[in-house]
Amino acid sequence: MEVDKKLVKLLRNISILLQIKGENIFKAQAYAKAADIIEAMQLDVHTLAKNGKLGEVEGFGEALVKKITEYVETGRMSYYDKLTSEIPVELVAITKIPGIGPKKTKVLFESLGIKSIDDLERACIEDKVSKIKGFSVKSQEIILNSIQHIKAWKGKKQQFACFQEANNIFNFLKSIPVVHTHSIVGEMRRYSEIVTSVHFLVSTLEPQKLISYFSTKYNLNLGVSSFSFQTDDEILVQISYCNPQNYIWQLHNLTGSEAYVDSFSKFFEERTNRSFNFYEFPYSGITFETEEQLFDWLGIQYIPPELRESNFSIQRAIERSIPKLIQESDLRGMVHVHSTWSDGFNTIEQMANAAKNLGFEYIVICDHSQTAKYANGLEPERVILQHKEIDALNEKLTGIKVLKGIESDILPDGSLDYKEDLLQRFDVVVASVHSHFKMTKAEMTRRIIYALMSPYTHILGHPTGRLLLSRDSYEVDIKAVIDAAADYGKIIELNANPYRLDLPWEHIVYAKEKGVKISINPDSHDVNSLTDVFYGVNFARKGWLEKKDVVNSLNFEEFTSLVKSIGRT
DNA sequence: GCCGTTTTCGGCCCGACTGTTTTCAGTCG
Repeated sequence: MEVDKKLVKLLRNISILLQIKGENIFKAQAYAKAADIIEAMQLDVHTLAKNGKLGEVEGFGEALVKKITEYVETGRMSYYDKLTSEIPVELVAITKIPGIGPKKTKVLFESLGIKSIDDLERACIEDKVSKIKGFSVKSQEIILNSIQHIKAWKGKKQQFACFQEANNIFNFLKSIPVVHTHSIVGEMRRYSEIVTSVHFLVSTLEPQKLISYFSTKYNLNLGVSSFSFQTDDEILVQISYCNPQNYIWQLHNLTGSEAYVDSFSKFFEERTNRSFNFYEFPYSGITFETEEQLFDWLGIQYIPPELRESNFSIQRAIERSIPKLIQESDLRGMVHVHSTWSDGFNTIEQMANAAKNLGFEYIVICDHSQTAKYANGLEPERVILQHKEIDALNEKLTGIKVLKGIESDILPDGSLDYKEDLLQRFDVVVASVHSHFKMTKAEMTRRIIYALMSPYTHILGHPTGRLLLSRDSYEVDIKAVIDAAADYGKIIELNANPYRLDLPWEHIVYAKEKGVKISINPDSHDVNSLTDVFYGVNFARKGWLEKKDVVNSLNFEEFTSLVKSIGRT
């Protein structure tokens, strides 16, 4: 059984509600921590609770076991019900606004009766918030601004959050007899990082029957040759249907972005002298079995779905210069993972074995550096101890090599987080910004470039700092950063964490143009998220990357000799 | 609320920035 997402959310809500209530912070954190553990360790709480084994998991004491057992047995948690009757659960959303934490949320709730984001927006517009102690006209403006951001994100999802639902729908379609063929199209097929709808195309001769299969399960909005509905997870699903003759044509047209389809239609009209029709292939009597046949018929190279985002892929297909894109099986090294030495949930040995089981040859442990105190960053003495452990592990382990890395904070002045004598002990230094996000663009750019200039830096970590649908990139001239990486021969990370996918693919394209090598890194904090690295591969394909562009597709000897050569000239 | 123990209560996540203060509480990574 998979992780009970509802329980995880409930525990996180309890944590925040307790903080709003003003309870002991460590008590509140115990709930959030329990949620983290369930997710990281993929705990099957239901089985554990039923067998009385939940209390054996570190982090679950008497109180949590009792509450979770009640939840498992009855589907409810009376403690949660009581808590939410005192404090509206909608307040949790307010604490997600930057600059507004539990304390300020409490003030808003108690002084203005604000219970939701909508209430807060209204109060700001009516200029009520600025009058409260602790707030100002300026902070009121910032809040309004953030709310607009949040509203713009509403209804959108990160790609990974839709895979499960997409899979369910795919299998449901498979079970429907009137479905001739079906495929996912649109953003999901292109592996776009943000998804507004999960879109399928179905080939059928009996659309009414298709609709009736869905209408027994969902509340449908009917359109012309399509219908849509919302799932329980608030994902918008669209189903388009067509007859078998137009299936490949529509499969192609519904997959591309607007920009792509626009340039495709122009190309099509030039090449064929017929007007482009999105839904019907303009030649009767010609049908295709596959998209490859369609591209062939047009006399251009096949364009993989991931590349049907930009308007320049058509030109490249005409020139037949679309490269063979990187694949999951090309990766050899798992770079940038955390362990229990800092804020990870698994030991180095566990991480190494898990990477080995995924078929990797080497793993680069990159725990946090000393300034990252909140993440249990390593002081110099502990770095030395960790290196001893890694040496011992390399003696013991077979089939996987462990490299000594660090994720060093880039300090505000652009310097790294240790002195030189310690920095030179690492095989790999990933340098990342974790603090002081609100610098000017010029300052931030200078700071990151300064870090790239250090002879000890190998890789720039999560280069823009974006968190999909929750935090924009910090202000930085990313092209200047990429140019600098090219000048100094440094690697840039494609952080494959599905909440990040950072570098954005448009910039990956630019990095490749500049000859900058990319490392696809999972940034994992537990064994289960090592596979996140494969989200990175999909995303790297959107950035036109080939095996040769990606440093962790090198074997162990090639990789170590590459990192040794960096900055040491 | 959990954990560990010097066994029944104290430590746990710290330090810096931010904005609103007029000396600091709240937020954040």
